[in-house]
Amino acid sequence: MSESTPEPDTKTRLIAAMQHALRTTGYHGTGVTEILEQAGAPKGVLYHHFPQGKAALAAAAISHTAARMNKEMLLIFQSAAPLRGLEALLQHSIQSLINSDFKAGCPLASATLDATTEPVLQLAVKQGFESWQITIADGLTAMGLTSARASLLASLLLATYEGALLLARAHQEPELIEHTASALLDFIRAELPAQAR
Amino acid sequence: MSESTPEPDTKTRLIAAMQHALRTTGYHGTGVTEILEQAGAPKGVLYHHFPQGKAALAAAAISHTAARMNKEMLLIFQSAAPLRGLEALLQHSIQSLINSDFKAGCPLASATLDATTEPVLQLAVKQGFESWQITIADGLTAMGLTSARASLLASLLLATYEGALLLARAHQEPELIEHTASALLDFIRAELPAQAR
DNA sequence: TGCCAGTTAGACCGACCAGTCTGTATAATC
DNA sequence: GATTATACAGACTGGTCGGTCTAACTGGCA
Repeated sequence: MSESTPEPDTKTRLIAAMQHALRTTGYHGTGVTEILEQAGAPKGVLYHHFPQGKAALAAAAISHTAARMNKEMLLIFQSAAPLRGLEALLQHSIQSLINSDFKAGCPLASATLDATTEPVLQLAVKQGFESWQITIADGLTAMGLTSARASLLASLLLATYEGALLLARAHQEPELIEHTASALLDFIRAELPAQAR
Repeated sequence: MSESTPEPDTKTRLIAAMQHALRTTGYHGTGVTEILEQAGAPKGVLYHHFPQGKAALAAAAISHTAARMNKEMLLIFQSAAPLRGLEALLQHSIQSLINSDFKAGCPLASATLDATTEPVLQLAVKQGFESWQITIADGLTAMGLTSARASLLASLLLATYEGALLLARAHQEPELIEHTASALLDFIRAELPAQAR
């Protein structure tokens, strides 16, 4: 039979398994053996594709996640109602948190706090957050805010997003968090020129 | 001679060492041996004071931190200008982050993402965050907001605080974050009755 | 002085960690 | 068919992990 969903290659499966690990049990909380089991790969494969080992795989996983998220946001800001798009994106993140039984959050946040001794990882996280911040700031600028104000509100949005996901995870109770983020978007909406809201 | 700063007892030193570990390298990122070295205690002591081991010590460390922070906030809301007090508290947190060379963040946030497999710890974190949220919400209510709105803004403040600390750590650059949190406080200030601002 | 609970002390243990090593299968090039 | 580069495979290693165990020390009390 023809494969409807072709099996992703080993490297991709490794990255996916590491993404899942970072989102759930964290960098130090997950052993490479566990990741290899989930990817269905033996040990040698990891060090073939990532000679620098666990840290390099984790950095790749983070860069992938960051890039995917960034692409989604770029699309959102090209749409007619970007703020609604952002709200939907947040809802989506929270929904995936709920679906995972409050186990899977943001891999960048996790790596920030968990893999502090791995410079390669910290760099990947930093670049990821920066790309998000720039995308949001550019988007808000295009909607009519000054670039300084847009940059500030982009950081505020990002901080609230990450903090809200973190609190939702700790509380295992998403509703308050959804309202929280919406409240922030309301604040921002009030600053926009009427036609951009 | 009389001791000007009496040496804290072993249990206290253990808790302090674990607090530091959680703030810097995280739960799984720090071995018990390392913590014991920092506390200047041999291994048996840990399992004497905390028969449940590492997780129980971490839970105690989190509860201590949460209680101390909560007490500070209660004082702030008894003062004349609570919002300024909160701003100062945030500045203080960021300053301690800077002083630690961006290595020491919030132990509750760290434990939320890092120690997901330890129910005792997750409970301690949840209770800590809840106590903070209630303290802030009660404070804002006393300043003239409806309790529903106060509760929402308290969650928003908390989320932004945690997210801002996280981003500051990732970026290793605090200024934008300080402005960020101030911007949120401005939003909240605008909702308060004039005499409470 | 003898006793005893509370505490300190660190040698020790099996499990697991990330990473290395040697070897095999596959696929492209000549 | 021979050669070579790429990818897969897993046994193995030294070190570290959290935790256990037994022994020694300490101060209060009789």
